[in-house]
Amino acid sequence: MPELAEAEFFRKRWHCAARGKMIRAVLTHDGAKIFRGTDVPALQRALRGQRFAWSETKAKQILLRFGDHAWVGVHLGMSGELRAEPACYEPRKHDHFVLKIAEHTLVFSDPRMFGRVQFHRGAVPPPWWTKIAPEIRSDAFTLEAVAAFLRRRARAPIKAVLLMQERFPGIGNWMADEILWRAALHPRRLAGSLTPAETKTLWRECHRVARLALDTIAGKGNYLPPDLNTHIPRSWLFWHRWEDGGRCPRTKRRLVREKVGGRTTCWSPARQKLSPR
DNA sequence: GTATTTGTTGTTGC
DNA sequence: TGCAACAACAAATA
Repeated sequence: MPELAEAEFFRKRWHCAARGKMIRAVLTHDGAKIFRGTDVPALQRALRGQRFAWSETKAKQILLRFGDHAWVGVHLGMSGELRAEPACYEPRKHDHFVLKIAEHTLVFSDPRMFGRVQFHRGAVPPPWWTKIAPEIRSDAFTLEAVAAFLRRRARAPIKAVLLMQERFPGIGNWMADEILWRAALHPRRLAGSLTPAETKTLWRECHRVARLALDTIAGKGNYLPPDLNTHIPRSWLFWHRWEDGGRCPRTKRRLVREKVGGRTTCWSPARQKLSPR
């Protein structure tokens, strides 16, 4: 499931349950695809006996620091999740990366294994972390940068462009649909066809949806909602995009679902027109 | 058996 | 070269 807000929600779970605690054991599934390119024995040696010092989320990715020099990157892929189970929890089939502390069992579970765990030793965060594009909620995510990117991707549908992590880090399928719906832009509009006013609206809704998604899904400040998605309002497209016969929360007209840019896309034809207005 | 999935990457072809 | 489209990855679910 994880887009930027879900990644932050899962990070907080581990963070709230285990920050400052000592890692007593590191359990891994040998050869699991999530460890592709990672030296798993080195990872285990580096974490055992260290404290879970600190963590942060950037886009869809999570960075954890153990002790002063051990960094672990987690990408949740399509089906990954982080949980804090009781100390006595026995890892199951899809629990590929498990950390034991005195009070809890920290679990990274991922049935489809599109997710990833990376490891790095050093005084500063690794290149694969620092090279992630500037966050949507940062000053670096400017209208000008978005406009320039749309010009470069002029012949691709705007839906496909919103999924490109190099410029829209953390946006995934449902957030892209939510943004386009709020901006009243048809997902098949070519990126190069947007007027300056439409581009500005798109940019603004990227900011708003990123902020709203983080606040409602991951909670504000140190608050962690008990369950994923429990606070998402019915007024979002989110709840209606998979319903058969679903209706647009604003126009009350039927929603449409079709593949755009290789992904199933939901929009409100009454609100999102193909021809510029 | 078929088709679907909130993601990313490598290949192909224009 | 740059960009766009698509298959592949894996496993569960309808």
